[in-house]
Amino acid sequence: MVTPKSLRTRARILDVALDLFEHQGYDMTTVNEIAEAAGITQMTFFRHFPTKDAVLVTDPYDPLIAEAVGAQPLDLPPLQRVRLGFLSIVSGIASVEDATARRRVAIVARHPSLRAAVNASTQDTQDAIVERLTADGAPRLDAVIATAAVLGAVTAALLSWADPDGITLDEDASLEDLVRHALDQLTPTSTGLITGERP
Amino acid sequence: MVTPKSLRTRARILDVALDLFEHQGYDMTTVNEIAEAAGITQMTFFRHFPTKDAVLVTDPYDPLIAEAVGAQPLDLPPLQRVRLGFLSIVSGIASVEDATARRRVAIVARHPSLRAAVNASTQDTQDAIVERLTADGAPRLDAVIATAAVLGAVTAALLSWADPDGITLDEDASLEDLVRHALDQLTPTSTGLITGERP
DNA sequence: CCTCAGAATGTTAGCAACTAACATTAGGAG
DNA sequence: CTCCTAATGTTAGTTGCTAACATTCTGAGG
Repeated sequence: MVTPKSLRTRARILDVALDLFEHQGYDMTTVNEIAEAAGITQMTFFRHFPTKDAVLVTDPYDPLIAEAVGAQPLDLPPLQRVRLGFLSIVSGIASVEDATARRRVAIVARHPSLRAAVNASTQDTQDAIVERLTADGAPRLDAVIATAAVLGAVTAALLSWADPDGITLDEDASLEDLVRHALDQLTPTSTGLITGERP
Repeated sequence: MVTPKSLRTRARILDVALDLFEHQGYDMTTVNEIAEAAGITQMTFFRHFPTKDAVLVTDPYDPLIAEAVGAQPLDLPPLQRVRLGFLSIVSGIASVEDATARRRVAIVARHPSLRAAVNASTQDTQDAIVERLTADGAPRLDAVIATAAVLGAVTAALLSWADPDGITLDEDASLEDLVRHALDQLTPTSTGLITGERP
Protein backbone atom coordinates (compact mmCIF):
# COMPACT_ATOMS: atom_id res chain seq x y z
CA MET A 1 0.00 0.00 0.00
CA VAL A 2 1.30 3.46 -0.91
CA THR A 3 0.72 5.85 1.92
CA PRO A 4 2.02 9.42 2.18
CA LYS A 5 4.24 8.47 5.10
CA SER A 6 5.72 5.60 3.18
CA LEU A 7 6.67 7.92 0.35
CA ARG A 8 8.26 10.42 2.69
CA THR A 9 10.38 7.81 4.42
CA ARG A 10 11.49 6.36 1.13
CA ALA A 11 12.47 9.77 -0.17
CA ARG A 12 14.40 10.51 3.02
CA ILE A 13 16.32 7.26 2.77
CA LEU A 14 17.18 7.91 -0.84
CA ASP A 15 18.31 11.41 -0.03
CA VAL A 16 20.67 10.61 2.84
CA ALA A 17 21.94 7.47 1.13
CA LEU A 18 23.03 9.39 -1.97
CA ASP A 19 24.71 11.97 0.23
CA LEU A 20 26.63 9.33 2.13
CA PHE A 21 27.60 7.41 -0.99
CA GLU A 22 28.92 10.53 -2.67
CA HIS A 23 30.74 11.61 0.45
CA GLN A 24 32.44 8.48 1.63
CA GLY A 25 31.90 5.96 -1.15
CA TYR A 26 29.46 3.12 -1.52
CA ASP A 27 31.50 0.39 0.12
CA MET A 28 32.44 2.52 3.09
CA THR A 29 28.80 3.27 3.85
CA THR A 30 26.85 0.75 5.89
CA VAL A 31 23.13 0.30 5.89
CA ASN A 32 23.18 1.14 9.57
CA GLU A 33 24.70 4.53 8.85
CA ILE A 34 22.05 5.25 6.26
CA ALA A 35 19.29 4.21 8.62
CA GLU A 36 20.64 6.34 11.43
CA ALA A 37 21.03 9.36 9.18
CA ALA A 38 17.46 8.89 8.03
CA GLY A 39 16.20 8.53 11.58
CA ILE A 40 15.02 4.99 11.17
CA THR A 41 16.11 1.44 11.86
CA GLN A 42 18.09 -0.90 9.66
CA MET A 43 14.98 -3.05 9.48
CA THR A 44 12.91 -0.20 8.13
CA PHE A 45 15.52 0.45 5.49
CA PHE A 46 15.11 -3.06 4.17
CA ARG A 47 11.36 -2.65 4.20
CA HIS A 48 11.70 0.14 1.65
CA PHE A 49 14.61 -1.22 -0.38
CA PRO A 50 15.14 -4.95 -0.77
CA THR A 51 18.91 -4.56 -0.92
CA LYS A 52 21.49 -1.90 -0.26
CA ASP A 53 22.17 -1.36 -3.94
CA ALA A 54 18.47 -1.07 -4.75
CA VAL A 55 18.78 2.54 -3.64
CA LEU A 56 20.87 3.11 -6.74
CA VAL A 57 19.48 0.74 -9.33
CA THR A 58 15.74 0.86 -9.60
CA ASP A 59 13.95 1.82 -12.75
CA PRO A 60 10.23 1.64 -13.36
CA TYR A 61 10.39 1.59 -17.14
CA ASP A 62 10.28 -2.13 -17.84
CA PRO A 63 6.62 -2.31 -18.87
CA LEU A 64 6.92 0.86 -20.92
CA ILE A 65 9.89 -0.47 -22.86
CA ALA A 66 8.37 -3.88 -23.44
CA GLU A 67 5.26 -2.23 -24.82
CA ALA A 68 7.28 0.02 -27.11
CA VAL A 69 9.15 -2.98 -28.48
CA GLY A 70 5.91 -4.81 -29.04
CA ALA A 71 4.57 -1.84 -30.99
CA GLN A 72 7.24 -2.19 -33.67
CA PRO A 73 6.43 -3.91 -36.98
CA LEU A 74 6.12 -7.65 -36.51
CA ASP A 75 7.95 -8.52 -39.71
CA LEU A 76 11.20 -6.97 -38.51
CA PRO A 77 13.84 -9.23 -36.93
CA PRO A 78 14.06 -9.06 -33.10
CA LEU A 79 17.18 -6.91 -33.03
CA GLN A 80 15.48 -4.19 -35.03
CA ARG A 81 12.27 -4.34 -33.06
CA VAL A 82 14.17 -3.87 -29.82
CA ARG A 83 16.34 -1.14 -31.25
CA LEU A 84 13.44 0.80 -32.71
CA GLY A 85 11.41 0.27 -29.56
CA PHE A 86 14.10 1.95 -27.53
CA LEU A 87 14.46 4.78 -30.00
CA SER A 88 10.73 5.44 -29.88
CA ILE A 89 10.73 6.19 -26.17
CA VAL A 90 14.21 7.47 -25.43
CA SER A 91 13.28 11.11 -25.88
CA GLY A 92 10.30 10.74 -23.57
CA ILE A 93 12.26 9.08 -20.82
CA ALA A 94 15.30 11.28 -21.19
CA SER A 95 13.24 14.41 -20.73
CA VAL A 96 11.61 13.10 -17.57
CA GLU A 97 14.75 11.92 -15.86
CA ASP A 98 15.61 14.24 -13.07
CA ALA A 99 18.83 15.22 -11.34
CA THR A 100 18.44 12.49 -8.75
CA ALA A 101 18.52 9.88 -11.48
CA ARG A 102 21.80 11.21 -12.75
CA ARG A 103 23.25 11.26 -9.26
CA ARG A 104 22.39 7.62 -8.84
CA VAL A 105 23.83 6.52 -12.17
CA ALA A 106 26.92 8.59 -11.54
CA ILE A 107 27.59 6.77 -8.28
CA VAL A 108 27.13 3.47 -10.02
CA ALA A 109 29.50 4.47 -12.80
CA ARG A 110 32.17 5.35 -10.28
CA HIS A 111 31.93 2.09 -8.32
CA PRO A 112 32.85 -0.95 -10.42
CA SER A 113 31.53 -3.19 -7.65
CA LEU A 114 28.06 -1.95 -8.49
CA ARG A 115 28.03 -2.90 -12.13
CA ALA A 116 26.83 -6.32 -11.09
CA ALA A 117 23.82 -4.73 -9.48
CA VAL A 118 23.14 -2.78 -12.66
CA ASN A 119 23.26 -5.92 -14.69
CA ALA A 120 20.95 -7.66 -12.26
CA SER A 121 18.46 -4.86 -12.67
CA THR A 122 18.93 -4.97 -16.43
CA GLN A 123 18.03 -8.62 -16.26
CA ASP A 124 14.46 -7.76 -15.34
CA THR A 125 14.18 -5.42 -18.28
CA GLN A 126 15.62 -8.09 -20.52
CA ASP A 127 13.11 -10.65 -19.29
CA ALA A 128 10.24 -8.28 -19.94
CA ILE A 129 11.34 -7.58 -23.50
CA VAL A 130 12.12 -11.20 -24.28
CA GLU A 131 8.71 -12.19 -23.01
CA ARG A 132 7.09 -9.75 -25.36
CA LEU A 133 9.16 -10.85 -28.37
CA THR A 134 8.47 -14.52 -27.85
CA ALA A 135 4.79 -13.77 -27.40
CA ASP A 136 4.96 -12.33 -30.90
CA GLY A 137 6.46 -15.55 -32.20
CA ALA A 138 10.20 -14.87 -32.13
CA PRO A 139 12.46 -17.82 -31.26
CA ARG A 140 13.47 -17.43 -27.62
CA LEU A 141 17.18 -17.68 -28.27
CA ASP A 142 17.03 -14.98 -30.93
CA ALA A 143 14.99 -12.77 -28.65
CA VAL A 144 17.49 -13.13 -25.83
CA ILE A 145 20.45 -12.44 -28.07
CA ALA A 146 18.93 -9.35 -29.62
CA THR A 147 17.77 -7.96 -26.29
CA ALA A 148 21.09 -8.61 -24.58
CA ALA A 149 22.97 -6.86 -27.34
CA VAL A 150 20.76 -3.78 -27.32
CA LEU A 151 20.67 -3.54 -23.53
CA GLY A 152 24.42 -3.88 -23.38
CA ALA A 153 24.80 -0.98 -25.75
CA VAL A 154 22.22 1.18 -24.01
CA THR A 155 23.70 0.52 -20.59
CA ALA A 156 27.10 1.54 -21.84
CA ALA A 157 25.61 4.78 -23.10
CA LEU A 158 23.80 5.40 -19.83
CA LEU A 159 26.93 4.94 -17.74
CA SER A 160 28.91 7.12 -20.09
CA TRP A 161 26.27 9.81 -19.78
CA ALA A 162 26.39 10.01 -16.01
CA ASP A 163 30.05 9.42 -15.35
CA PRO A 164 31.79 12.77 -15.01
CA ASP A 165 35.13 11.16 -15.72
CA GLY A 166 33.86 9.18 -18.67
CA ILE A 167 34.67 10.04 -22.21
CA THR A 168 31.54 11.00 -24.06
CA LEU A 169 30.86 12.04 -27.61
CA ASP A 170 31.53 15.64 -26.79
CA GLU A 171 30.99 18.04 -23.93
CA ASP A 172 27.57 17.55 -22.39
CA ALA A 173 26.09 15.23 -24.95
CA SER A 174 22.48 14.58 -24.04
CA LEU A 175 21.30 11.18 -22.88
CA GLU A 176 19.16 10.95 -25.96
CA ASP A 177 22.10 11.63 -28.25
CA LEU A 178 24.20 9.01 -26.51
CA VAL A 179 21.54 6.33 -26.71
CA ARG A 180 20.94 7.08 -30.38
CA HIS A 181 24.65 6.86 -31.02
CA ALA A 182 24.86 3.54 -29.19
CA LEU A 183 21.97 2.05 -31.11
CA ASP A 184 23.33 3.30 -34.41
CA GLN A 185 26.35 1.14 -33.80
CA LEU A 186 24.16 -1.89 -34.18
CA THR A 187 23.09 -0.91 -37.69
CA PRO A 188 24.99 -1.78 -40.85
CA THR A 189 25.63 1.82 -41.73
CA SER A 190 28.22 1.92 -39.02
CA THR A 191 29.13 -1.73 -38.82
CA GLY A 192 31.22 -1.40 -41.91
CA LEU A 193 29.67 -4.42 -43.52
CA ILE A 194 28.15 -2.29 -46.24
CA THR A 195 31.59 -1.17 -47.23
CA GLY A 196 32.48 -4.77 -47.84
CA GLU A 197 33.66 -7.38 -45.36
CA ARG A 198 33.69 -11.06 -45.80
CA PRO A 199 35.37 -13.41 -43.32
CA MET B 1 52.39 -20.32 -6.16
CA VAL B 2 50.85 -23.34 -7.87
CA THR B 3 51.72 -26.47 -5.97
CA PRO B 4 50.34 -29.96 -6.59
CA LYS B 5 48.54 -29.91 -3.27
CA SER B 6 46.93 -26.61 -4.09
CA LEU B 7 45.57 -28.01 -7.33
CA ARG B 8 44.21 -31.11 -5.64
CA THR B 9 42.39 -29.12 -2.97
CA ARG B 10 40.94 -26.78 -5.53
CA ALA B 11 39.72 -29.69 -7.63
CA ARG B 12 38.16 -31.31 -4.57
CA ILE B 13 36.33 -28.13 -3.64
CA LEU B 14 35.02 -27.71 -7.16
CA ASP B 15 33.89 -31.32 -7.25
CA VAL B 16 31.93 -31.40 -4.02
CA ALA B 17 30.56 -27.89 -4.60
CA LEU B 18 29.08 -28.84 -7.96
CA ASP B 19 27.59 -31.95 -6.42
CA LEU B 20 25.98 -30.00 -3.62
CA PHE B 21 24.71 -27.26 -5.92
CA GLU B 22 23.12 -29.79 -8.25
CA HIS B 23 21.55 -31.76 -5.44
CA GLN B 24 20.15 -29.09 -3.17
CA GLY B 25 20.43 -25.88 -5.16
CA TYR B 26 22.92 -23.03 -4.98
CA ASP B 27 21.17 -20.91 -2.40
CA MET B 28 20.53 -23.82 -0.08
CA THR B 29 24.20 -24.73 0.01
CA THR B 30 26.43 -22.89 2.44
CA VAL B 31 30.15 -22.41 2.13
CA ASN B 32 30.51 -24.28 5.40
CA GLU B 33 28.82 -27.32 3.93
CA ILE B 34 31.12 -27.25 0.93
CA ALA B 35 34.17 -26.92 3.15
CA GLU B 36 33.10 -29.79 5.38
CA ALA B 37 32.34 -32.02 2.43
CA ALA B 38 35.78 -31.22 1.04
CA GLY B 39 37.46 -31.89 4.35
CA ILE B 40 38.71 -28.35 4.82
CA THR B 41 37.79 -25.17 6.64
CA GLN B 42 35.63 -22.31 5.46
CA MET B 43 38.75 -20.18 5.53
CA THR B 44 40.55 -22.51 3.19
CA PHE B 45 37.65 -22.40 0.79
CA PHE B 46 38.01 -18.66 0.49
CA ARG B 47 41.73 -19.05 -0.04
CA HIS B 48 41.00 -20.97 -3.22
CA PHE B 49 37.94 -19.10 -4.42
CA PRO B 50 37.48 -15.41 -3.67
CA THR B 51 33.70 -15.77 -3.47
CA LYS B 52 31.13 -18.53 -3.28
CA ASP B 53 30.02 -17.97 -6.85
CA ALA B 54 33.57 -18.00 -8.16
CA VAL B 55 33.29 -21.79 -8.10
CA LEU B 56 30.84 -21.45 -10.95
CA VAL B 57 31.97 -18.42 -12.89
CA THR B 58 35.66 -18.42 -13.62
CA ASP B 59 37.07 -18.41 -17.10
CA PRO B 60 40.69 -18.00 -18.08
CA TYR B 61 40.10 -16.82 -21.63
CA ASP B 62 40.20 -13.07 -21.22
CA PRO B 63 43.71 -12.54 -22.57
CA LEU B 64 43.12 -14.99 -25.42
CA ILE B 65 39.97 -13.20 -26.52
CA ALA B 66 41.48 -9.75 -26.24
CA GLU B 67 44.38 -10.87 -28.39
CA ALA B 68 42.07 -12.40 -30.99
CA VAL B 69 40.12 -9.15 -31.21
CA GLY B 70 43.31 -7.20 -31.57
CA ALA B 71 44.36 -9.45 -34.44
CA GLN B 72 41.39 -8.37 -36.58
CA PRO B 73 41.86 -5.76 -39.31
CA LEU B 74 42.31 -2.31 -37.83
CA ASP B 75 40.13 -0.59 -40.41
CA LEU B 76 37.01 -2.44 -39.34
CA PRO B 77 34.63 -0.81 -36.88
CA PRO B 78 34.82 -2.08 -33.26
CA LEU B 79 31.69 -4.20 -33.47
CA GLN B 80 33.10 -6.18 -36.35
CA ARG B 81 36.51 -6.59 -34.80
CA VAL B 82 34.99 -8.00 -31.64
CA ARG B 83 32.61 -10.22 -33.55
CA LEU B 84 35.31 -11.63 -35.84
CA GLY B 85 37.69 -11.99 -32.92
CA PHE B 86 35.22 -14.23 -31.16
CA LEU B 87 34.53 -16.23 -34.30
CA SER B 88 38.24 -16.83 -34.78
CA ILE B 89 38.64 -18.62 -31.47
CA VAL B 90 35.24 -20.11 -30.75
CA SER B 91 36.05 -23.45 -32.32
CA GLY B 92 39.27 -23.74 -30.37
CA ILE B 93 37.68 -22.95 -27.05
CA ALA B 94 34.56 -25.01 -27.67
CA SER B 95 36.61 -28.11 -28.38
CA VAL B 96 38.62 -27.73 -25.20
CA GLU B 97 35.70 -27.14 -22.85
CA ASP B 98 35.10 -30.22 -20.77
CA ALA B 99 32.08 -31.69 -19.06
CA THR B 100 32.80 -29.82 -15.85
CA ALA B 101 32.49 -26.52 -17.66
CA ARG B 102 29.06 -27.47 -18.90
CA ARG B 103 28.00 -28.55 -15.42
CA ARG B 104 29.01 -25.18 -14.08
CA VAL B 105 27.20 -23.19 -16.74
CA ALA B 106 24.14 -25.39 -16.38
CA ILE B 107 23.91 -24.59 -12.69
CA VAL B 108 24.24 -20.91 -13.44
CA ALA B 109 21.55 -21.10 -16.08
CA ARG B 110 19.16 -22.71 -13.64
CA HIS B 111 19.69 -20.15 -10.85
CA PRO B 112 18.62 -16.65 -11.83
CA SER B 113 20.30 -15.29 -8.72
CA LEU B 114 23.62 -16.19 -10.30
CA ARG B 115 23.24 -14.21 -13.49
CA ALA B 116 24.62 -11.23 -11.67
CA ALA B 117 27.77 -13.20 -10.96
CA VAL B 118 28.03 -14.13 -14.62
CA ASN B 119 27.74 -10.52 -15.60
CA ALA B 120 30.37 -9.56 -13.08
CA SER B 121 32.72 -12.08 -14.58
CA THR B 122 31.82 -10.88 -18.05
CA GLN B 123 32.81 -7.42 -16.93
CA ASP B 124 36.44 -8.46 -16.72
CA THR B 125 36.33 -9.85 -20.23
CA GLN B 126 34.70 -6.65 -21.40
CA ASP B 127 37.37 -4.53 -19.79
CA ALA B 128 40.11 -6.58 -21.43
CA ILE B 129 38.59 -6.22 -24.90
CA VAL B 130 37.79 -2.54 -24.48
CA GLU B 131 41.34 -1.92 -23.39
CA ARG B 132 42.63 -3.55 -26.51
CA LEU B 133 40.26 -1.66 -28.81
CA THR B 134 41.07 1.73 -27.34
CA ALA B 135 44.76 0.93 -27.55
CA ASP B 136 44.17 0.56 -31.28
CA GLY B 137 42.58 4.00 -31.41
CA ALA B 138 38.87 3.27 -31.12
CA PRO B 139 36.78 5.80 -29.16
CA ARG B 140 36.20 4.36 -25.71
CA LEU B 141 32.43 4.73 -25.83
CA ASP B 142 32.21 2.93 -29.15
CA ALA B 143 34.46 0.17 -27.88
CA VAL B 144 32.32 -0.33 -24.80
CA ILE B 145 29.10 -0.39 -26.79
CA ALA B 146 30.39 -2.88 -29.33
CA THR B 147 31.89 -5.15 -26.69
CA ALA B 148 28.83 -5.09 -24.51
CA ALA B 149 26.60 -5.99 -27.41
CA VAL B 150 28.75 -8.91 -28.54
CA LEU B 151 29.27 -10.24 -25.02
CA GLY B 152 25.56 -10.03 -24.34
CA ALA B 153 24.86 -12.11 -27.40
CA VAL B 154 27.60 -14.66 -26.65
CA THR B 155 26.52 -15.02 -23.03
CA ALA B 156 22.98 -15.68 -24.12
CA ALA B 157 24.26 -18.40 -26.42
CA LEU B 158 26.40 -19.91 -23.70
CA LEU B 159 23.55 -20.12 -21.22
CA SER B 160 21.26 -21.54 -23.84
CA TRP B 161 23.87 -24.19 -24.63
CA ALA B 162 24.18 -25.46 -21.09
CA ASP B 163 20.63 -25.13 -19.89
CA PRO B 164 18.91 -28.48 -20.29
CA ASP B 165 15.52 -26.80 -20.15
CA GLY B 166 16.48 -24.04 -22.50
CA ILE B 167 15.22 -23.82 -26.02
CA THR B 168 18.10 -24.15 -28.44
CA LEU B 169 18.35 -24.13 -32.20
CA ASP B 170 17.70 -27.82 -32.37
CA GLU B 171 18.55 -30.91 -30.38
CA ASP B 172 22.13 -30.84 -29.18
CA ALA B 173 23.34 -27.88 -31.16
CA SER B 174 27.06 -27.46 -30.50
CA LEU B 175 28.42 -24.54 -28.57
CA GLU B 176 30.20 -23.39 -31.67
CA ASP B 177 27.01 -23.42 -33.71
CA LEU B 178 25.17 -21.44 -31.06
CA VAL B 179 27.85 -18.79 -30.79
CA ARG B 180 28.01 -18.44 -34.55
CA HIS B 181 24.26 -18.08 -34.68
CA ALA B 182 24.32 -15.45 -31.95
CA LEU B 183 26.99 -13.43 -33.69
CA ASP B 184 25.25 -13.70 -37.04
CA GLN B 185 22.35 -11.83 -35.50
CA LEU B 186 24.56 -8.81 -35.22
CA THR B 187 25.20 -8.71 -38.96
CA PRO B 188 22.98 -6.97 -41.49
CA THR B 189 22.12 -10.21 -43.28
CA SER B 190 19.83 -11.02 -40.42
CA THR B 191 19.05 -7.56 -39.12
CA GLY B 192 16.54 -6.99 -41.86
CA LEU B 193 18.01 -3.63 -42.72
CA ILE B 194 19.10 -4.88 -46.11
CA THR B 195 15.51 -5.70 -46.92
CA GLY B 196 14.66 -2.09 -46.36
CA GLU B 197 13.84 -0.37 -43.09
CA ARG B 198 13.76 3.29 -42.40
CA PRO B 199 12.61 4.73 -39.09
C1' DC C 1 66.55 -40.84 5.54
C1' DC C 2 66.49 -36.31 7.50
C1' DT C 3 65.98 -31.30 7.64
C1' DC C 4 63.80 -27.25 7.29
C1' DA C 5 62.06 -23.12 4.77
C1' DG C 6 57.82 -21.87 2.82
C1' DA C 7 53.33 -23.10 1.42
C1' DA C 8 48.94 -24.71 2.97
C1' DT C 9 45.72 -25.00 6.48
C1' DG C 10 43.55 -24.11 10.97
C1' DT C 11 41.68 -20.99 14.86
C1' DT C 12 39.46 -17.31 16.55
C1' DA C 13 37.19 -13.27 16.29
C1' DG C 14 34.64 -10.03 13.98
C1' DC C 15 31.91 -7.10 10.41
C1' DA C 16 28.08 -6.33 7.36
C1' DA C 17 24.18 -7.61 4.56
C1' DC C 18 20.11 -9.56 5.10
C1' DT C 19 15.70 -12.27 7.43
C1' DA C 20 11.98 -13.90 10.82
C1' DA C 21 8.75 -13.29 14.53
C1' DC C 22 6.59 -10.59 17.34
C1' DA C 23 5.63 -6.14 19.89
C1' DT C 24 4.69 -1.23 19.51
C1' DT C 25 3.66 3.27 17.66
C1' DA C 26 1.45 6.48 14.87
C1' DG C 27 -1.51 8.38 11.05
C1' DG C 28 -5.68 9.25 8.86
C1' DA C 29 -10.54 8.04 7.49
C1' DG C 30 -14.92 7.79 9.63
C1' DC D 1 -11.96 11.60 18.86
C1' DT D 2 -11.58 6.76 17.82
C1' DC D 3 -9.92 2.87 15.99
C1' DC D 4 -8.10 0.08 12.37
C1' DT D 5 -4.22 -0.59 9.88
C1' DA D 6 0.05 0.42 8.00
C1' DA D 7 4.59 1.70 9.52
C1' DT D 8 8.16 1.07 12.60
C1' DG D 9 10.86 -0.98 16.35
C1' DT D 10 13.20 -4.99 18.94
C1' DT D 11 15.63 -8.94 19.20
C1' DA D 12 18.03 -12.58 17.66
C1' DG D 13 19.83 -15.16 14.23
C1' DT D 14 22.13 -16.85 9.52
C1' DT D 15 25.50 -16.34 5.96
C1' DG D 16 29.13 -14.51 3.16
C1' DC D 17 33.48 -12.81 3.81
C1' DT D 18 38.01 -10.84 6.15
C1' DA D 19 42.03 -10.17 9.48
C1' DA D 20 45.71 -11.74 12.39
C1' DC D 21 48.14 -15.12 14.09
C1' DA D 22 49.30 -20.08 15.15
C1' DT D 23 50.09 -24.63 13.34
C1' DT D 24 50.92 -28.41 10.20
C1' DC D 25 52.47 -30.32 6.23
C1' DT D 26 55.13 -30.86 1.85
C1' DG D 27 58.85 -31.60 -1.00
C1' DA D 28 63.49 -30.42 -2.48
C1' DG D 29 68.33 -30.56 -1.07
C1' DG D 30 71.78 -32.53 1.83
